[in-house]
Amino acid sequence: METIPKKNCSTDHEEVRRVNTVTIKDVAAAAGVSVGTASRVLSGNPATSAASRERVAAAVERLDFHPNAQARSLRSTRTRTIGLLVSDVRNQFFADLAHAVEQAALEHGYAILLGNANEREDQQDRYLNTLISQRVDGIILAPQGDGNGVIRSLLRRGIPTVFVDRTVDGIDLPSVTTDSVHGIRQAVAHLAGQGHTRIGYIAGPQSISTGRDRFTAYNQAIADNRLPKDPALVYFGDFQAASGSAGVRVLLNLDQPPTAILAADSPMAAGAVAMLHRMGSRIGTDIALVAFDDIEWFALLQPALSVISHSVEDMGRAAVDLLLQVIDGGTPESIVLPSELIVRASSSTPNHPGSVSGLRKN
Amino acid sequence: METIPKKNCSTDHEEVRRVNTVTIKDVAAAAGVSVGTASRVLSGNPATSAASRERVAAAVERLDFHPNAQARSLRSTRTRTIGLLVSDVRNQFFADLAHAVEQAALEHGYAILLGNANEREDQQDRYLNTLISQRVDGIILAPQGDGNGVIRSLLRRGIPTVFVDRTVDGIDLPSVTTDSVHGIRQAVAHLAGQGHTRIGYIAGPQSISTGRDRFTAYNQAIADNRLPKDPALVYFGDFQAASGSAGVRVLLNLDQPPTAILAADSPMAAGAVAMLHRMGSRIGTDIALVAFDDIEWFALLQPALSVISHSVEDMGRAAVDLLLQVIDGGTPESIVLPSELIVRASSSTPNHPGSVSGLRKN
DNA sequence: CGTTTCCATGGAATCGTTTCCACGATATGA
DNA sequence: TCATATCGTGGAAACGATTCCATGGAAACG
Repeated sequence: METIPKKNCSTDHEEVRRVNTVTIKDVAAAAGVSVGTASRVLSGNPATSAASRERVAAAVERLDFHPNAQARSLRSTRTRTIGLLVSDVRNQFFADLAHAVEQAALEHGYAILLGNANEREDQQDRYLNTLISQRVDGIILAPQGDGNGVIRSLLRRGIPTVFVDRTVDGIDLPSVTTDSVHGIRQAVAHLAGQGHTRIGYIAGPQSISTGRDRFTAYNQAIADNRLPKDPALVYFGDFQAASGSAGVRVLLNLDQPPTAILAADSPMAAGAVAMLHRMGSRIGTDIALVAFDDIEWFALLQPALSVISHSVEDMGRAAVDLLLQVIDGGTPESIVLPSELIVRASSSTPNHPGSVSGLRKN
Repeated sequence: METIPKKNCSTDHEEVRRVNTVTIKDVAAAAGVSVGTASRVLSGNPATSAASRERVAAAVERLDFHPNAQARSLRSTRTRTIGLLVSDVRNQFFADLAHAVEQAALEHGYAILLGNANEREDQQDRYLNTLISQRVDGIILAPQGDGNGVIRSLLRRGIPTVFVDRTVDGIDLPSVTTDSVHGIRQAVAHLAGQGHTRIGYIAGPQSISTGRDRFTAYNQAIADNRLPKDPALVYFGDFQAASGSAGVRVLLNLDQPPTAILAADSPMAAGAVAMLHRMGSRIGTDIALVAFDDIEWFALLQPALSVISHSVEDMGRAAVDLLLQVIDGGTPESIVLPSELIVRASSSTPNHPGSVSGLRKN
């Protein structure tokens, strides 16, 4: 009974479901070595002879052996897997980020478990629990919420985690973020230079660090440029497209509507564009528009959109670098990447001809 | 020695790295039951008393226990994980697809391992090997190549796999695809109705099923509309943006350039738009443009782009449905989703005023 | 030639679950 | 009242790798 392993019990008989469960034991047998030796060869342990290396390699090839990652990491407590949790891959920014992270991780032999929080904390927490159960080696997180949910569990368990794009107040973890201040200051100065005095702002949610940071930067820049501060010029959106549209509608219906609008992320900017079209307001002529986040589509619009650009590629790579350092027991410094205004046609027509110190379109 | 488990050996002593490795054994002890009982409670096995259910639940809560997915699936041979392999998440279509798949999978308790093949077969094969090692319960694959790589291994091993968006000739797996024929026929008929006789086509790679299908549909539609067949009007791209730009450049430099262009996917259409702008050709006036794939950005362009639309949401959900059926041992039929032309301004200006049977812009 | 060192090796314990099996208690039937 | 079915339970054997430990043989040294 026990001498014949159950693998052989279904020869060609009925169907071949779940056949081919080749284990390291089979490889060892085929190579004529012990499982210990086979394991050492497979994991590149130098304590192996050329002979057994060769024979094991041949057996692996012949049997099409793929080591069981579960068993491997159960014993070794490493999964070679990292979790990436973003708010929505449909947001081009996060898609680009996911791609960058995934490629960087791949280079280091890590696979990515991807999750979408859909800008909701409960979904984030649900995913984090999954990642904990999966025993990922580390987590790259664009966080939601105030850090009172499962994020605390991560800390308590000492699971290597880094924040990307966003941070959470009161949670001290390495992060890769963008310095919004410089880009937004440039944008406001640029618009002011074009003669705009009423610059509307479609803000992100104040529960998210980037939403707060960019709003603060906007207020600061308004003050620095000695522009009148008018709370009515600010619309609070949720970083999603529909709220960009809503923001435009509200702002344009003001008694004194803005002559320029700055949107705090790309989906809201897209929503804004859609609504401006629908309302018949010509971008770059009737109203100037600048978006935070640089995604390729903005350059294709007519007129092309001015943007505050930051390198999502760098952000992804840096996040992986940081995480790997944490996994190796380090405590790396957080990284702040720069942002930079790119002026295009959507904002380069002066508002009041005559009051201008001109910046040119590119 | 053996009576005190090693967890307790580092009390508050030095540092708390990798503390809190709570196992089901700890839960069982805390609840005063055996590990068997604890396991049954956790997995919802009905053979448990209300009393132990209660006590175990309390212990789980108190110890913040997260079952080790590795150990669990090592024993049970189920990982509750499915692999999704697309060619590039930065492509909005695949980002939308990934989101749909991920949400549908989540509803069924599955997590997603995401991979980017970057339109390259070697990266696809590399990822497939990872997925095999991870023992994912199933794979949703937008395949590359001719099916002679690792895809064969999937079949041999009987790993539940479905194709999405694309298929591979000679590999008989359930799939969810789009019927390109209808949409493309509509598009060509529409353009012909506008008076266009020279309709350029920026094709996808013929190594990919969607590239072939759509090209065939284009040829068929050209013939059906009794338009002159001119091989020079076809440019073969690679489904990426740069090749869309290249295609436009080539087509517009013909002795007899086309008056309308159909692009076989959205990145190439984006590239085409960029190049048309650069060459000063006004879309919707100088040249008509229609894109396969409906992504929200196309509606924001001025003029808005006519598209051949298909529901990526449906595609994602259907793929998950199919895969779950395969995992349950079924052999579901493949699904073909419809495509539909949406006419917008980019194609609704008649080419030769006077020859028209008018379709109106919406 | 004997002793030590070194190195590759085989065997066994282990990781944290699930699942099988046997058992004792209780409820049910005759 | 005794036999039988039912049910929850504890204990132990898997699952497939890694890793520790002891060992045997070859090489190196005296």
